[in-house]
Order: sequence, then structure tokens, then C-alpha cells
Amino acid sequence: MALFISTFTNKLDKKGRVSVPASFRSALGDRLHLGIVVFRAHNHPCLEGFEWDRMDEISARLEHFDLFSDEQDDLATSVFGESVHLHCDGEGRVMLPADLIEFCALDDYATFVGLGRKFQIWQPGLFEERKKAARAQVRERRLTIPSDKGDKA
Amino acid sequence: MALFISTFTNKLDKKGRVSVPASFRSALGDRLHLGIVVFRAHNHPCLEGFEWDRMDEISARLEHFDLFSDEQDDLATSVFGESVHLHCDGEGRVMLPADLIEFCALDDYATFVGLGRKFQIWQPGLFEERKKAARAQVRERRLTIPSDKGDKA
DNA sequence: AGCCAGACCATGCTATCCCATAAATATCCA
DNA sequence: TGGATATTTATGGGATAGCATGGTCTGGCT
Repeated sequence: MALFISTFTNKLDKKGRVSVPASFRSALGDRLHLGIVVFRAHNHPCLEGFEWDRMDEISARLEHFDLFSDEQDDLATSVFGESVHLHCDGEGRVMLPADLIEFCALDDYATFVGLGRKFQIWQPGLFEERKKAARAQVRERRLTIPSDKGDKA
Repeated sequence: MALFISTFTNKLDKKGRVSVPASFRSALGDRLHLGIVVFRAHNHPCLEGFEWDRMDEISARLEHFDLFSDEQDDLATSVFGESVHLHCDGEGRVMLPADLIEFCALDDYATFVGLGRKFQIWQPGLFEERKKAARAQVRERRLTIPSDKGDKA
């Protein structure tokens, strides 16, 4: 298993610690010790989370823009510049920095949302709305899972 | 055999466990140990179930969207965020989370309905009505199964 | 000294493992 | 063919390990 799946809501203690869902930790496998990367989402009041290895890939994707282009600069700045590298403690928790907690308006609980190869962290109430909105979008715009036709190998 | 067919009604014990029908388990073959994925159906008060492999497939297809695109986020939230990964114990049972049990109004029994490559889990009484409705639809609208002509390999 | 992050220890809950039983089905042998 | 014996399946329950959570302690940094 290598995907982040399901949603889990865990407690955020006074020190700013939350348990990373056990299934997320096992999805990371032996790469768990490398830690995870989180940063502010661009389109939502939530955090985006990736496994550490994935940053290489994101970096590579940025190369598709011209060097010194505004797009690359903007994306790189808001992704890499704002990223935080978090490590799990012995009990499988990470400590969320105060400014990130504030950004997504977390209070007592944090909801981890598995999105396949990435995950998000939401304030539970806000995520409920987000879930409805996402569902509505899928229905209204008739979004479907693309076939594998255009796949490169 | 690789398809889920027939319907089976098994007991849901107080711990929330239910036996996966033996024929479903053998349909999974050696992929049984990977577990199954279930999520709330969109059009019915029931759960939809797939073998785990389908998730890898969906994940790969989602990679065709840009990272952080609305399309990818909406789809991933609706599909991955709402999915639950279950695995069988030594006796061939799975544990259904309480919120899913509530969603499809299960009480003492759960009905597994084979639908080919997927299956559904219903509250027995509700499924009886659903069965009548489906039959009526097929008859009234003279629904038929399309040929394979237009298939892409 | 004072603060904070990280390491370490403790606890309650529950999911999971394992064993036992019973019914249904299959197998075998006379 | 009939009947007795395995095997599989569904189910129940107790024991255990894992997980989420809270707290304390310590060392480093300011």
C-alpha cells in the first residue's frame, strides 16, 4: 500500500502535536523516518502534505517552466519557500507550527484527508463544506477519471 | 472466477464485523490479502466495494491532471477522501466503521450484492425495494446491455 | 535562568488475532 | 447408494497488541 486514503480526525494538543493517522504512516513505509513536507494550499484554507521523496518530483515538474520565468519563480517561492519539513516523534505525531495552525483555522481537532499521493489537513468543519463542494463539482462538471490512453509507458 | 455475483446476507456482530461471502473472497484470489475498498454510494443508501487494485489504477489516471488543479483536487477528495480500506481477518471478516454502518442503516444483517467488478452492501430490507425498482426500470425502459463494438481494447 | 522542542513514559480504548462452536457442504468408502 | 467422516463457512468471544492521547523530563538555545 502506498496511497493516502480516507479521512481521519485527530486531536491537536496544546503543544500543537497531532497523530499522523496510522494508515498514512504505514503508507510511507520505511520512508517514514524521512519525514513529511507540508505547506499552505493555494486554493483552500488547508495544508498540503507530501512524503519527503515527492519534493524531487515536484521540483522536476517546475522545470517545465522557463528558468527565470515568473511562473517558476512564483510557484517555487510559494511551494518550496513555504514548505516545512516535519518529523514524527516516537508515537507517530508531528508538531504543527503555530502559523500553519492559524492559517487553516485549526482548533481542537485536525482532519487528515487522503488524496492518493498527497494529503491535506483541514479544520473539521471547513472540510465538511469542502467535501460537499467537491462532490458538487464532480457532479456538475461531470468530472470523470481519465482513461490511461495518453499514458507514457 | 473473477466476478462478484449473487447476493448473500450475513450477520453483523456487535463489534461491527461481517463475513465477506466466501465466493467474493475466492473471486479476489490472491489479491484478497490486499484488502478491499468501500465508500458511500452516490445514488443509494448503500456502500460500494472494489478490490484494492482499482485504487492504484485510479491514482495513476489522476496523475493526468496537473498537481493542484481543481479537477484533480475535486476528484481526489470525492474518491480517495471518502474511501475506506478494509482488510479481512483470519476468518474472512471485515470490520465496518460505525459511520458507514449508520450511513446505510445497517442493523443486524448486511446484504452483499455482486455487481460484476464491484459489489454493494445493503441493509436487507432496503435492498429488497431496490431490487424491485431496478427490475421495474429494466422492464419499463427496456434497458439492454451494449455490445463491445466501440471498445478501446 | 527561562523557554521550547524533542525524547520518553503512562493510560485507556479498540481493532485485530486467535481459538472455539455450529451448521452446511463436500468427500469417501463400503 | 447411503451413511459416516472431513472440510469449509459463518459466527461468537476472550486475549493481546496497536493506536491516539496526555503528561513529564531533559537538553539546547537565547
